[in-house]
Amino acid sequence: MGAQLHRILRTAIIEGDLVPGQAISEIEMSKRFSISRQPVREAFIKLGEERLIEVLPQRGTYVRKISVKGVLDARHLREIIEVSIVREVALKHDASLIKVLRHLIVKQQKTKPGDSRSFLALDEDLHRAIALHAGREYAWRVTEGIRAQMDRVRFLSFDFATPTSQLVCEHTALVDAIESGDADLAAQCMEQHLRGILSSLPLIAEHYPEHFVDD
Amino acid sequence: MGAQLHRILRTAIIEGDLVPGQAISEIEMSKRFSISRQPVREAFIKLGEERLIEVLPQRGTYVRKISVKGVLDARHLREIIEVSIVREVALKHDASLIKVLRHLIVKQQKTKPGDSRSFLALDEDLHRAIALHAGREYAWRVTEGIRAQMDRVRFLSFDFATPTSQLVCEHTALVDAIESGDADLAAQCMEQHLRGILSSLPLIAEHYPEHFVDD
DNA sequence: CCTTGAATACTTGTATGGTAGCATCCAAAA
DNA sequence: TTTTGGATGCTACCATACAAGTATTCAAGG
Repeated sequence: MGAQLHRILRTAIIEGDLVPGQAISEIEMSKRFSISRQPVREAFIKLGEERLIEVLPQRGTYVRKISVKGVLDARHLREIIEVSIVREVALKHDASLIKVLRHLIVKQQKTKPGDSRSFLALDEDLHRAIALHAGREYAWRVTEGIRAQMDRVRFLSFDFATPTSQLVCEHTALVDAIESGDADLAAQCMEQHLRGILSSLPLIAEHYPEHFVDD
Repeated sequence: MGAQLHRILRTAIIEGDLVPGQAISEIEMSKRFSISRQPVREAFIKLGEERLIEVLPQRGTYVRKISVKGVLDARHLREIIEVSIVREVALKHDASLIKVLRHLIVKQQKTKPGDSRSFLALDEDLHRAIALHAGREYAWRVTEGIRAQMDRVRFLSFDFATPTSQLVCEHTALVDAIESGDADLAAQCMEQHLRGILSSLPLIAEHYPEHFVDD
């Protein structure tokens, strides 16, 4: 129950169904899902660890507002990790991985223009496939919280952000670089790709000021 | 209460007072600390997230055995992050940081041979000072779980591990490199330093087989 | 002697009652 | 008009009781 609710609330926050700053009490959630307060409380603890909500003792629990600095820090760290990983992968010359990645890109091309959830899932699939192929499950697990912070912005910014066709191009270039075995080029592709994802962050923060905390 | 107990148990596990594989029930801990099961339970959740314990529903809770592969993965990721950070710091040429770091090294030299806790704390102080000076608080926070995994081995291996005098030398070389502004050299120093820390891991795993899980 | 099965003693998970602390509102006094 | 004090309602937090599931034990039967 608690774990289940944790996943539900987590995606609800990331996808923006629970807006930043919104108050969410244990009682409210326990009523909404017809369970007791205890599982709710335990879900809140996990969400607090992930910095998706903020629990203020005896005062209330709130969906955390997005921090521009925090998101940029997260992106920076993700860049460090995934660039390092893609360097390893480029040197392995594994044809089976290339095949999987190209298949994912095809599926990305097939997604309908409005279906952002599907595209983001396929985007994550591609990055995960690379990481796991490098044997970096541990690193991938660590990036979970990082991706959560970034995804909050991405779900908020589909109308402003880079069109998916552009992202597909970047993925293609990335896979090409991996296939060619050029680690430097692959690293450069990954770097540009990850930086471009949040290119619209300033606009978003300006357009939804109430969703962000200024720091 | 719950947060307090979490810190207590966390250090107890890292320092080896709670041995890997040991069963620790909610009731046992609630009696030992004279509190109810609920705060204990919430502390367990956090420890489970950090992979320091494993909660098996309706079966029991156990201190996680150390995974050699897991520790090496953690070290690898820490290397990626801290090497990147020390590169930034080396390019900043900040005299005040150098002063702080040298002061920490002096304090490290003054620690008594047997006082491993104090030395490890000062070791962490130095690494944290570098990270925070680079403005990488986010990255430092992410490495908390990583350091926990590594520290479990370090606390287990004081008799076998690299002598502290050697570590002090490595720290000195690292700070020298930072002061000289040579990012490549600083990165190399950090890399060697972090790899050396766990040089005795194979011996430890062989000497305490019951503390480790074979993977 | 070996196998099987039920009773028992554990475990974690959930539900609920009560407590302490904070914020708000509103009236009374300066 | 402004300030202050207290009552009220809210919150997260802790304690306790109950439920559900697992592992063990031990005795009965083949």
